[in-house]
Amino acid sequence: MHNVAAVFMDTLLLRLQKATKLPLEDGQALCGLPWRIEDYSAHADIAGEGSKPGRCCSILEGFTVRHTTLQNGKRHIQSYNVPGDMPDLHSLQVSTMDHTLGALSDCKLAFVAHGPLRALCHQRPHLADALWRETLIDAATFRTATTRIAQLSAKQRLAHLLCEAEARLEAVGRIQNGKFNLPVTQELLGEFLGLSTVQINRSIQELRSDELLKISRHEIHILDRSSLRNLAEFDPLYLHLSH
Amino acid sequence: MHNVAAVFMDTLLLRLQKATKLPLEDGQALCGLPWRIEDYSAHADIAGEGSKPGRCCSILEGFTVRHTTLQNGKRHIQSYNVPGDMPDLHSLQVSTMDHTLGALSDCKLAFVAHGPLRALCHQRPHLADALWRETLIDAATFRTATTRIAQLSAKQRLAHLLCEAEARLEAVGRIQNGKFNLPVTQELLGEFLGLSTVQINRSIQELRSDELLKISRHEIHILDRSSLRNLAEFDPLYLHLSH
DNA sequence: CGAAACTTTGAAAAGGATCAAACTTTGTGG
DNA sequence: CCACAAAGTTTGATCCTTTTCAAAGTTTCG
Repeated sequence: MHNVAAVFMDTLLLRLQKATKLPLEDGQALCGLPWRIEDYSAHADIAGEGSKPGRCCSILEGFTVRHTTLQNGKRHIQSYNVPGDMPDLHSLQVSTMDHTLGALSDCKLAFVAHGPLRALCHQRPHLADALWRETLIDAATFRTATTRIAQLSAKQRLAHLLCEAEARLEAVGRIQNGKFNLPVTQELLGEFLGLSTVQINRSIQELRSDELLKISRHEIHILDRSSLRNLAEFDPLYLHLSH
Repeated sequence: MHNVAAVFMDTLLLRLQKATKLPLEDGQALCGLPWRIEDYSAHADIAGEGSKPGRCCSILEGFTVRHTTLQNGKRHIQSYNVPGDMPDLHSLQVSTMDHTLGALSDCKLAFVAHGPLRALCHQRPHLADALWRETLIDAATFRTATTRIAQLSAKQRLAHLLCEAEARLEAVGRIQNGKFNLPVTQELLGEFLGLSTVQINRSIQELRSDELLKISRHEIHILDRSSLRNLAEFDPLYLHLSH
């Protein structure tokens, strides 16, 4: 299982080395940990609310979501993660899950136990810094999500989300000719943005008729990025994609 | 300036040692850093959006807020911090501020330069873990804020915020007989919860007439905590107040 | 091919925003 | 210590965005 390193190079290491200037040896040491690759099917739970996982994962392929369910049965999706992310890295320091981590699409995940990862972080402070930084960028994304939901109109919220997804996927080489895959239904977008499915649908139609983007089942094609970003008041600073 | 330690014991160290089981020596080493105490007046900026601060702070007394301003001039408050918090600890790993940190009330803050703090974290991995954990709890608070805004009614949002404030202030000994001080105007609550001032006012009145709480200018008295928590669907798990 | 999942449409209802004005509290200078 | 201006709260009326409900299309996939 130790030769996972080659797969990582395309995703996690790409990010850590580009954005965080992680020394090569630290990256190699991280890859040298006993990772274990597992496949999860879409909609499967990876770590449930209230559980205390003993390991955390990095996404090799696919998307994950964090969500909670309210008393009225409605689900809120708090965030999503893309290849190269470590969506439950926080469990290294905060033992109990306060939300559920699930697979949005079919996923290929690489798991490592907390013990060896923590030991390596203690041994290599620059690796700890890089991973800490990753969790802080996640945090900045949550903060921005509060502003998105609190202050933007339905159409703007959707546009903002799509601008963010494009920027995050571009950073991990998942954009081809301005198109990218996002395995979401309109219901799911609603659960993420705090909007009804109907309103998502109407917002999509507006963005389409504005000729800002094309959306066909799971494929998104942004036609006019700068207008879309302008509409959404999207500024990628909070993603801290460059150091 | 080095004898700040005694003041810290009541706030930051209380939290780090209780919640994170931080070894005593690590706490002492943290206190031994060259902290510098500064007073900020209400509404003053501590670190502006786009800046690259070279230090970070711990709140000794008072409250801070993080906020951004939208194109229409509306301000969104993304989060607030209470005594014992380190509201810009993230700047240790993410250099550019993607929001503005400001003083909500008059504040007494203790600053330490990034250099010595980072060096100490590298030297004492358990301290790094404890501080990393603090930033992750902040992150959990942001995540929960997205759910609060996306899924709860105006009245519920306000109730949820007040439940959270009570729990956070209780953890740092700022509750007396169920009462606590929160230096907020109704306009500010609106900026935080994504609601108009009018709606905040009406929600307060509902909570008052339900006899769930009393609010008089800056003092909040929760009369029926369990009913309030129930109304708001508030579960303090995400604050991770105990390990 | 057919069932299930998802998208689209229309109409009505609700929650909250906005606008405008009156009222109350707070803090400051005389 | 009072007066007064500024800041903050409260109220009422109207408007608007989004939700809800219901049903008809459309796509996907076994």
